[in-house]
Amino acid sequence: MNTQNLRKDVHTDGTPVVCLSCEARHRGVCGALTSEQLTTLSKTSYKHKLGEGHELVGEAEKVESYSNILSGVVKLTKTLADGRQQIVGLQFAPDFLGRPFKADSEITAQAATNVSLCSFPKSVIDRMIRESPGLEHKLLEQTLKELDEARDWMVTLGRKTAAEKVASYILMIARHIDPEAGPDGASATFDLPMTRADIADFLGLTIETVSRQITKLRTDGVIVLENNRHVFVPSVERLELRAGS
Amino acid sequence: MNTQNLRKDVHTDGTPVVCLSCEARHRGVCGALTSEQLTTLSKTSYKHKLGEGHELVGEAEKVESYSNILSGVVKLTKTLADGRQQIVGLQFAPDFLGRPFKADSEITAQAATNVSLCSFPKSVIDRMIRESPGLEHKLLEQTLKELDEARDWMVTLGRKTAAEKVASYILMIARHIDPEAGPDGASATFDLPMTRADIADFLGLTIETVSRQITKLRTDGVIVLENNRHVFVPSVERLELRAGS
DNA sequence: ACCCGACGTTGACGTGGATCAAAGTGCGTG
DNA sequence: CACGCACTTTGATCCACGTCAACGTCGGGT
Repeated sequence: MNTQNLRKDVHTDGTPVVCLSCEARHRGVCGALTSEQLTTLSKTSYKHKLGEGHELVGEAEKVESYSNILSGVVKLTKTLADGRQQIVGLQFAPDFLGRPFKADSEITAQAATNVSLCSFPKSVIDRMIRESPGLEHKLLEQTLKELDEARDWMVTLGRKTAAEKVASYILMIARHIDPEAGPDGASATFDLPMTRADIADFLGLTIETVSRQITKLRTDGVIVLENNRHVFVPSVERLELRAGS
Repeated sequence: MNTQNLRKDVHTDGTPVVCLSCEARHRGVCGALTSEQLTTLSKTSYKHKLGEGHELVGEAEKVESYSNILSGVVKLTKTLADGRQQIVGLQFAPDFLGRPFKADSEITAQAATNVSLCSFPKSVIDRMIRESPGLEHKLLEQTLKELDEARDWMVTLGRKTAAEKVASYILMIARHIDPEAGPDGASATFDLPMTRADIADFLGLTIETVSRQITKLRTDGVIVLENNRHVFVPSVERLELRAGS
């Protein structure tokens, strides 16, 4: 992580701002900590913001910190030698970011939108994991959730058509960002957190194909667009049909 | 899990055979247990064998046991409503099999080859996980490893050509089954543990395309085949070039 | 207001892999 | 051995998606 890119939020006396808000998030790791550990953490953690496109974890670079995502979306990408790219994961608040027990990763993490993070040094968290079984349990749960999501996407990548892929993507975003739009027949409104290029990299398609499929969903009345980003889904159920179950 | 399909190995007096061999495997969960816990486990665990194609965990069925894989290969598949299938994971001995903290799964586990397992009831392991942090740590490590593998395959599924996919698959099998064939320039010999249909489901291709690409690798001298299953790779390095890094 | 560059859309065309069809190949069984 | 069956290979054709190219749209800076 290139800390020079980061703007640290500190109090006027220079002490870092502790990310107490994490405590309230059921999937953030802080919730599993004792108040004593939280105090320890507060001395080393800091909150910061990143603009869209900023890189969090360079490829093959040493990961020197872990973070909770407070807001925004982070994309995890892998790149082949010749430049072909695939997004292998999306992390939303309040996900935990960082790979325990492994100093480096072949994965690049980038801010897909503006992102605010609460970061801690790797060493502190690694020690707390060893001391606190609850924390490890939380990590296991998030990792299992990420594994489930990855496997769902493997089906999408391997076996769905371009039309189904794009519908699946919009559906997934709808469920993440507008989760209370309700099931079956209800509508949903939200902003796509990614560019067409990112969506293409996520779905294993080209920009043009993504654009054409979005156009098709629009002309078929499955979605209504304003700015290329803002989406209104009149009937989530109808979108689900397009996603190929 | 349909226990009626399973042949339990029991001693002549009827007590089940405990899978003590797990203890020696670094990735099997038993290694993380105390001898006391192992004794407890021995009262409920049993070893059994499954023929190729047997289903271990039915889709949306309750998972009632966990298992260590003692030998063979297990495939995890997901199926869309219209029958399209995607293999989302392969587990080799001594991997752990079973999804903690979740009673059901949308994943089907099937024996890809003949498989022998050491199974325990879900309740026993779930309790031991709560008591023993070391066990949870082992689970976290395996889950992280599976996540890494899943993400590697997402790149393959989304961004590689059919030729690269097949080469990547053969390379992965070579590394799993003949790991001591050595790096760079060395040769490898092994049996493909799956049918062409399985390989196609794993790579998001059709049987015909898999067959054609294997033929191409053969005529190009990258691999040498005897029985459709037995593969000799004269130069692993040359195969790596075909896998598209 | 103007330009500019990034992003998105649309069209024409080519191709990689799917589909449909048929012919091997190996193996267990009567 | 002949048969049947499952698996694999090979060939011919088709089409979904990639590629290449042009144009449209939006937002920010001067």
